[in-house]
Amino acid sequence: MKVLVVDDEPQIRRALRTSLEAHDYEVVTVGTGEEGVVGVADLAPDLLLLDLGLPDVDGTEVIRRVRAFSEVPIIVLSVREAQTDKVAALDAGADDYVTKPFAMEELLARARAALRRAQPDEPTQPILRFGSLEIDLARRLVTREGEAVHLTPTEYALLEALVTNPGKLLTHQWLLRRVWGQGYGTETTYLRTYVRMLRKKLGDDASSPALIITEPGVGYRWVAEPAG
Amino acid sequence: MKVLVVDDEPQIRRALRTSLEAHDYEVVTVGTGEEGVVGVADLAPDLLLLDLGLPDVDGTEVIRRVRAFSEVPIIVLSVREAQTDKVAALDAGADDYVTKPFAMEELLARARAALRRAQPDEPTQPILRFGSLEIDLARRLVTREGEAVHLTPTEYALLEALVTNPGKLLTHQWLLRRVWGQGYGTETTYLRTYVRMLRKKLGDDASSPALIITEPGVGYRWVAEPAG
DNA sequence: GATCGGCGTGAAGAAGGCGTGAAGACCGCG
DNA sequence: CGCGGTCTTCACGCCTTCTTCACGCCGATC
Repeated sequence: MKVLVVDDEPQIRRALRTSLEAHDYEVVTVGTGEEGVVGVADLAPDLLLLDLGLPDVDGTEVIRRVRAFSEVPIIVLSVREAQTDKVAALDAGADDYVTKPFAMEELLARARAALRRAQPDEPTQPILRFGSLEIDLARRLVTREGEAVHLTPTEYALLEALVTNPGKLLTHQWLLRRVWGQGYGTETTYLRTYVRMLRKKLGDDASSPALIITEPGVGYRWVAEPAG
Repeated sequence: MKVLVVDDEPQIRRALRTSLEAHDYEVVTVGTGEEGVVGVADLAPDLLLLDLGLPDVDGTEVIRRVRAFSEVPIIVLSVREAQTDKVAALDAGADDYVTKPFAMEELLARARAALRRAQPDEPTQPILRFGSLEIDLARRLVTREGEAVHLTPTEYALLEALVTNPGKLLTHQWLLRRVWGQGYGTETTYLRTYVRMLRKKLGDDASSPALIITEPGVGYRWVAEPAG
């Protein structure tokens, strides 16, 4: 999650950066409204934290200009407690308004709330289609010609490893480590067994594979692209 | 625009009703959390104003229960200024948090902001049907062939977790954390016991399940779609 | 054309997870 | 203090899943 912080006070910028990065947000900070508007356009952040008291442009004007082209959640940070400022900022298009000094915990919670709301139109992992085969990574569901295909944990882990690297040649060792764990790397009989089960359940033929391609002596490869 | 106000203090209800109706909102007021949850299901309001200090149910619990079936914007009104309360409410699914006493102008602006970004998506059905089984998420009521099915709190929590994620494979750890709390994750015997009770009470068969599907070694899955 | 290594196939034993039944612990309530 | 409901825990068959082995086939190599 990328956050753009717009504030002219360096110590506030630093404090926000520290706290946000500690919670695994990617943080970019700028000091002027002009940079803020351009930053939203260039960086396409997931969240905008905006100080109202900027030296160059009025805060509500920044909100208006951002809203002209972006739906990014905006949380306003301001020392001004006056109702008119809050109303103006919110009506200009801000999503939330927090007065300084603020508790970092609360700001983070409000940021989570704002990001959560913005989620729905975020494209969740699409359903992959290969002919009549459908693989829903989010639901962990595989169907073939409409019928659910039951896969064991190991089978699914192997399928996931293959499907998430389409077209790429995956070596025996790489696959073994990914599916079975770091301690493995030479047990190619495991691979043969489970590749076989996968091909059987997915309706693939080893002699003329349409899904899992054997690369003799090296590894396996999933077909290039989701087709049909 | 329809607004549901949940507050146990009559004078607050009256004040909110007056101000909101002056701004052309349609207002319904109730005094308890239970009525609030049911009201969201029955009235499908565009906005929920919720007091945290209700006599019957804890405020965050009301939020959680509403969020089980509705995406309606929720603005919390509360006398509690503690950060933990704010964080808990926001993380439970609230959209905004306003401390009493509040300025009506600000609340109206926050309401406008909440309504503006609300997704105009289809109202989620509060009553789910699976054959002769009916699950009313708002009233926490489960009926089977017209007969009420009594579920213990834990049983209902597990059912809710499953039903609100149809078709998705929910891992043992995910379910344990959701139903029993953060400290859990390995107690699969709990799951086995309660899944068994649920299947028994809902009339499902473990060997050929129509509702709760076992994914050996991974977790459980509720059937894909409400049918019948 | 013979040898050899790697792969696909089939199958079987071992290990672990699941469903089941039940019993004890805990808790709120009268 | 007793009681009913609920939660937690245990032991026991059964079945899925994992692991392992043997064999035949094919292409590569010499």
